[in-house]
Amino acid sequence: MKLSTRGRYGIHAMYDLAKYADGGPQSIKAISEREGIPEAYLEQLIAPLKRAGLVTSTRGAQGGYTLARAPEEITVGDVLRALEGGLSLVDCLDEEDACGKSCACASRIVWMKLRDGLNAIVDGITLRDMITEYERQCAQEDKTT
Amino acid sequence: MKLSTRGRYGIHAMYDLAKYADGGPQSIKAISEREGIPEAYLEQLIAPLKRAGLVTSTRGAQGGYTLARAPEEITVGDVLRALEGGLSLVDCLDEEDACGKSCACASRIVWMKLRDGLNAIVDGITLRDMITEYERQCAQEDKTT
DNA sequence: TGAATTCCGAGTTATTCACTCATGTTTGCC
DNA sequence: GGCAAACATGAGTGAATAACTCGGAATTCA
Repeated sequence: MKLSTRGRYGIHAMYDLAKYADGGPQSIKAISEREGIPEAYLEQLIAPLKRAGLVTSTRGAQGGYTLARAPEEITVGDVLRALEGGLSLVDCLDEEDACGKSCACASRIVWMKLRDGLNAIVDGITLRDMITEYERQCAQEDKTT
Repeated sequence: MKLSTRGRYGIHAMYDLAKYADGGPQSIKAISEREGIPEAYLEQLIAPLKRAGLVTSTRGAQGGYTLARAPEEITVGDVLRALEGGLSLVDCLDEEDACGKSCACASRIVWMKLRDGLNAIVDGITLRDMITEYERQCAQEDKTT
């Protein structure tokens, strides 16, 4: 019931890209150093994000990655679904007929409620929200210097 | 991001106990056969449920397990928390200071919202709800015989 | 041209999951 | 009393998955 590092690192990386959205393409190296993500591993995580159309890449020297849309138009759900592959907590919702009969299982109702509820939550948080809420809650620490 | 079999089997088992709540103690063997759970494994899963005070056991011949409370007073959340050990999707919420600074992480806000939202969902579903909703949605299948 | 960077696929290691097994203890029933 | 049906517990195991690593090719800028 834990999120894998894929999801966690993914959110961190996307948040990082959101913060540096105006600074031109950000290299894997820069992101991984700032966020403390193993460089070679981050490379693997960003591929699905690109496939999902959440980031765009520019190759070659001075290249890197940029958000494909504005931070307010990318949700935490977009990122997690790209990396974790669907937020259903149980396989029997994705596969057809994974456990015999479709309606013959009372638990199914529970899993569906969980899935829908989870999706609603993560789709309600954008990268922009993360930035603004973080500043609102923790800004005093930066100001006291 | 998947629920483990512990959680899934646990819900099945508890739902089973709720259905047979008036039939005296149910043995591991009976539950495992009805729900398709490996007998020796179920034994391991029911231990934490007992520790959490959700079921009571009677030893010896003709013994077994019974719900400790009425089905309407046991939530899916109770069961999942007992078996999955806390529904936070990320360790940094449980441990103190798992990632350095507590407030220095914008993702933390996300994880907290997820945890709280998830808990609200699972605590809103009781075993009784499972029974009644299942009957409401799937009863016609039984009636057409 | 050469350095910086993305891209791609395969390989590796450590951990966790999903069980099994062996053994002991308690209790009802004949 | 004694046997069989249950719970109780802790250790062990095989397979799967997670979390990386590595090597090398393709691309682009200066």
